[in-house]
Amino acid sequence: MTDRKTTPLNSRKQPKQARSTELVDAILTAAIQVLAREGAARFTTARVAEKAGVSVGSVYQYFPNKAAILFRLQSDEWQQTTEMLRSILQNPAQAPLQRVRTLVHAFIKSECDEAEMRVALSDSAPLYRDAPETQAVRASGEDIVLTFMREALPDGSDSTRALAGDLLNTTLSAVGKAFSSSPRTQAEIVAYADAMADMFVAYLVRLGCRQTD
Amino acid sequence: MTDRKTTPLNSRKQPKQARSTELVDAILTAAIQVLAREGAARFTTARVAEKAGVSVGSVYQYFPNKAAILFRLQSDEWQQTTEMLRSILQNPAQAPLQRVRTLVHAFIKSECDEAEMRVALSDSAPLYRDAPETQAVRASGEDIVLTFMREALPDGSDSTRALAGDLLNTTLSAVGKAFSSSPRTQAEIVAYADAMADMFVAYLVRLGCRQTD
DNA sequence: GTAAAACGCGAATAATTCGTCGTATTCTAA
DNA sequence: TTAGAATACGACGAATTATTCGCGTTTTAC
Repeated sequence: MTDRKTTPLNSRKQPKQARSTELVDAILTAAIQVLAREGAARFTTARVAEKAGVSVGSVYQYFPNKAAILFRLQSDEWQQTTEMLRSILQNPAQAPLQRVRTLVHAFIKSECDEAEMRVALSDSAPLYRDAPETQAVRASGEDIVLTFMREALPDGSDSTRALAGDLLNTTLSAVGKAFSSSPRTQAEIVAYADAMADMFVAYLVRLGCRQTD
Repeated sequence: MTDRKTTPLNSRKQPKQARSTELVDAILTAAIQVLAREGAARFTTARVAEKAGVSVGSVYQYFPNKAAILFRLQSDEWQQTTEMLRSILQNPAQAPLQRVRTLVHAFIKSECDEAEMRVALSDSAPLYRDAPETQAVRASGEDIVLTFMREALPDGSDSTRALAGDLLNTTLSAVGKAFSSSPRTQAEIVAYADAMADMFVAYLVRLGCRQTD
């Protein structure tokens, strides 16, 4: 019901020469700027092309449609976030609960950086949300969290761990999104992240997480 | 930077005769249906008018623009949610922590009801988000939560209470939104709500909430 | 050097949309 | 009954936008 037309696939053709690679980079860079400065509603292929110093036709050689550009941007964001998740949650130098604290702070901070762009990107989510490619990227993050949960909750069942992990995942990203929408001072951000970390820690402890390493 | 034009005000003129009142009702009912069935992208004044069995011109007599219709819908939702918040959090028959559990379940359930409409409504948030009227409605919910926090955390400072309340508020609505986006079974919903309630309770207990009434 | 492939262009197209305005109809009050 | 206010209509103007297509240019491979 939500997706009207069979959304075309992910990308159109790959740049093979150096100049076309640069062109695609220029498009993506320009897309970020347009998104951040103009907002989702004014994000148009024409504007992106102009900002990139490129013609509209060229844009359509490497992206099948407007949504593909936005999906690409979101995809890149997700990849960075996933990498951050992994590096923090799998860091053996910290106790599990400390990793959670680190993660919350890092995540909230990253959401508040480039806030305008992130808001605009999630504003335009309806354009790519229903695409099948979208689902795939989500999954990898869940795996990482589940792995972490196995370490943090050695006594729980896998379903408990999955639920708790899903809850943390969802809460973190949902709150992060809500948080980037309304700008706050650095101090507020830290205080808020602390509170959220406290909440997660309290929950995990109650589920039987060992408190030291 | 986000709002380009000085967004026109809230409403245009009030219906004075019976037929115009019915007309406005028809518009709002139709708007809900269009939003739920067609999604935010296909929500147009023409479609709403057609569904309502009314002409476009009539729509514009009582709503200054498309955004105003959507704002009205969102406004009504918020009012209902606020009322639910109040009735649950101020219920003296339950212990505070139990009220939190009740609230989480009720809220998640209400978010999952009419999920399509809610998703579409938040998809169209960019159209009314920057309007000054939007801020006002938010505030009343925060007051209720803060009042509850004073009762639940008698030993905390007001800033601690405000922070915790804000965290609960944000988490609840953000997660609720994320949750209505991807449909789940009734059992999953209950399990998830339980987990979220557990998380809140664990956090509040750790902040010094008394556990019994 | 040259043919073919890759690249890049941007005017033109086709569709959609918001919101207005002049006119027609219905209601109210006296 | 009737004047005027309120209400309703829907065709239309103006603007915006996504995407295509034919053609000229540059690079690559041989």
